[in-house]
Amino acid sequence: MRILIIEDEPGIAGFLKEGLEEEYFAVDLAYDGKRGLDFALTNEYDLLIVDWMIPALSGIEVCRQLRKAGSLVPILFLTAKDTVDDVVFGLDAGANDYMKKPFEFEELLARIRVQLRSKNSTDDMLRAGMLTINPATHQVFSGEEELTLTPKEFALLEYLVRNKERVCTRSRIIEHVWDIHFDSDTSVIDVYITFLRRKLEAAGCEQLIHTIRGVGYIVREPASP
Amino acid sequence: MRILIIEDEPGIAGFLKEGLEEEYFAVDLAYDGKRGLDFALTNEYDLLIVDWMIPALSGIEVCRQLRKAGSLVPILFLTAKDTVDDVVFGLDAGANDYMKKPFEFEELLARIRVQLRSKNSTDDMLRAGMLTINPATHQVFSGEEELTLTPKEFALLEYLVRNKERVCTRSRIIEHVWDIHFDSDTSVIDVYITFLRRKLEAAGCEQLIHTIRGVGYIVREPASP
DNA sequence: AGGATGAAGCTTAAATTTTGCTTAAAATTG
DNA sequence: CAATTTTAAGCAAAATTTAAGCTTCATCCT
Repeated sequence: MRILIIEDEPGIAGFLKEGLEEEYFAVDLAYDGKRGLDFALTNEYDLLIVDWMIPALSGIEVCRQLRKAGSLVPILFLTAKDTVDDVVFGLDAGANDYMKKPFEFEELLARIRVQLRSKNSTDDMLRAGMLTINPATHQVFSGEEELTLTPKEFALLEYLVRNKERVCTRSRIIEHVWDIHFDSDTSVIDVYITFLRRKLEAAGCEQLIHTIRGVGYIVREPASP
Repeated sequence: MRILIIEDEPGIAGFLKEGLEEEYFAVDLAYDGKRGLDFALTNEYDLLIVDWMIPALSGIEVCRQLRKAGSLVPILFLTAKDTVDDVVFGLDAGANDYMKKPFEFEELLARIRVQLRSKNSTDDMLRAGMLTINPATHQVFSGEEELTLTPKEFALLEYLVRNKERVCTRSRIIEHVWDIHFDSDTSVIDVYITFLRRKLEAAGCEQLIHTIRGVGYIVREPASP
């Protein structure tokens, strides 16, 4: 899980980075709003931690611009401000949560877990049609039958099912599953889609992964809503 | 948007229900955890507001059981407790946010909006008439029905809707959608306008794209009833 | 006024290009 | 060495573009 921290106070920034890396997050640091926005726009993060009062571009403005650019990344605000108006303002600007300094690291961790839960829910299974995925144990079931997938196959299927009913573009897939951050004309995705479809079909799980030509793929629940 | 409040103190419950209904939410009330869980399991809510200390079944337990049953509904906790451990405990049990009593109604509203944002994320959607375009996922809906557009069709529609109520000249369209920067006497635009109109009409979305003879096209909101 | 005329736009079908699927073989990993 | 991952190439299908005939609209002329 990749986290970007945008914070100018070296003390807090360092403390956060160290603490989060101990929890096995991959942490990037930006010391002002402008650079932070650049980072956020050019990389795919799973969470942003943003201070309100930072040089070059305020936290609020970073948040607004990201939302305007269509980013849905969870944003957690840190701030010394504490009037209700400030909180409301920050949340309405596109933030997902809000913590007042000074804060307890344990509570920050809990709130980070909430934001990442939909992505990384180890408690819950992922489901789509007759498919059940247990991210904690790396097991996949089609009904009662267990599928044996290679690590890449599993990662791709997990990513698609986490984003079920939403289109996953080829570039997003390449970034999240293969961790490639530049364009390249590879056809690995196609090949792995073929692998997955073949194994799913063999287990009786058909028509789960649909192609969106020119864009990417989408996992759809077979039953209509 | 439907909200379920699980809260036993009649004062707070009434105050919340009244305030939220003023904001046009449909609010249900349950006075204990057991009945609250029943309500939540048998109806579809967009958000739950749950007090920690309620009779019959604690808020935490309601939350746990809902998550166990596979529900993903956002849950916002209310509580008088305020130690960090309690907060961490509540969030880890499956809550999405956490507010300490007493709280400001404005802040509660802001936090509710955050939880509902992903559902009705009007933020990043383009709209025109009954049409909704999500540029992030490359999806287009006419009401509830999803249209399947090719990449060029999508790009053209997106451009027109972004500029709705404004005339888009042929040369601008060719520049923006086809990236052609010199004049050429092609009739691709006409062809794609035909494609779009046909698909829109098939989805019940008529008279959206109008021709401005000798100039180009315009998307106009149909007069509302 | 009303038909003739030409330009602009619409529609359709066919030609061309792009994209995705599949397979097999090569490279990498452990 | 065996399993996994990646590359590459041929084929098929879909998307895009071109081209041609048809329709509509505005204007001009009788």
